[in-house]
Amino acid sequence: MSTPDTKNRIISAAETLFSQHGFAGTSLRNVTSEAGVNLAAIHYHFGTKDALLRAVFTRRIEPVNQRRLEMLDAAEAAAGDRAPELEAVLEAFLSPIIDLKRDIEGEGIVWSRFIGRIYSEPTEVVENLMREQFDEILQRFLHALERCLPDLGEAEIVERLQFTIGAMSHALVDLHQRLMPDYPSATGADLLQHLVTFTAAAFRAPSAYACQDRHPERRASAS
Amino acid sequence: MSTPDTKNRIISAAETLFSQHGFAGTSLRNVTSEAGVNLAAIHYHFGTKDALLRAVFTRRIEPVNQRRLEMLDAAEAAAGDRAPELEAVLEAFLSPIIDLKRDIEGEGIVWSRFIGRIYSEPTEVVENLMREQFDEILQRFLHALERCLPDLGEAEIVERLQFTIGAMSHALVDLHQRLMPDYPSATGADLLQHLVTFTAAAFRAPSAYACQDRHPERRASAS
DNA sequence: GTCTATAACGGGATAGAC
DNA sequence: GTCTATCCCGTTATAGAC
Repeated sequence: MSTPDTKNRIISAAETLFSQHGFAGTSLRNVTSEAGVNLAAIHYHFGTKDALLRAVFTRRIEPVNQRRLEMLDAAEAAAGDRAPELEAVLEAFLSPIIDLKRDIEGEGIVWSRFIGRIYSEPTEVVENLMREQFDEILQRFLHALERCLPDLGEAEIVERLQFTIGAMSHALVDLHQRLMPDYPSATGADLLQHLVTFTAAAFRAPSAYACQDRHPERRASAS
Repeated sequence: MSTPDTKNRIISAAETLFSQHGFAGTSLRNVTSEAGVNLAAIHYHFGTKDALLRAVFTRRIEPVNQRRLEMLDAAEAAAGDRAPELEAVLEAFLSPIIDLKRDIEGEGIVWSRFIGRIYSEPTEVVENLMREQFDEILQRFLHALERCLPDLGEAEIVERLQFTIGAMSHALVDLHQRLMPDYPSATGADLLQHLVTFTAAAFRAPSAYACQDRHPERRASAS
């Protein structure tokens, strides 16, 4: 404990750089510069680069997932015996991760870019991390969504949840902001509300599995 | 023209590797192995690694964007003076890029992973590529969507289009498949139809900008 | 726990023969 | 247009002093 927590300084620096340049695009030497520590310190505290990634990821995701489950519990409790409100379930899933952007002042933008990136880096390390951290979450939310949407099959709910995750992670990366600076992108509570509105309406769309043919008029010429 | 198109073999090999390991995670030497060519051949044909990325990206995206505009033209023509059908506009945007997965047999899966990755790698090169290739597309589709959805402001349409792009690119990366192998993910025409159903319903949600307070009942205790 | 020094290797880029 | 050989730098990881 001589310096004020070298380990956390390293994690924060890595978080910043991973979010900006990706995992493969960041060298440990970049991290040492950013953190103001020595190269060997990283190996002492983490051992390998992969382990550092794990530390960066879990430090943030664990409280997020805990909060997700709390909010889901609350939504289910509020509904009593009935199915929970769809908006409340989606908010339980989306809110904790979006809130980070505001809660951790300064580092929020960094983290959200990082998490967005993670979702599209199918490295083996990342894959294992995701499985470890999301299995329980996914099962719990899947079950809740099935109760909200009795007309949809499980497979379709899984698919729509994936679309939701995609919209969320893309919003977190916020490439949009850099491509179209003239349209400022919403953040925090606004972003959450917009995402919930968007995805709730989408989840409530009639099953696309049931009616395979969206264009019956095209068959008019036949038979 | 001695070997059957060294240049294209290099591009294809790079596409495969970029999609699997990302841009920073792929070395030119990896590309030479995969393509069965020499290291110097890459520098001869492309000059730099960045230029190779440009070549990989544009080879596929240019036909996609051309087809997008064709389909949008068709949708607008079919509607005459009226606003084009929302589903048709979304299909024009999503279909060409999803079709690649089927059209380029074998390489389709590779490409879709690549494009999904691109969307979350805010490298400077990638950013410039996106701007070059998407500016016209975005303007055209924005205009069409504004006609479809007169109750939504421009900023909100931009935001919802970003959510759509996120859902699409995440579906293309298909991390889902690797995390939850027990729920097979839809592809090709099925994926397209599901995405169109999902996003069309979402676009038609009432404006989230207008009604900031989604929980009026919470104010019941007051006043 | 933190440093310096270095091992052992792979990276992109280039020169020049053919 | 394609090769070999090489430059020079950055990479992760480790050994060992303090």
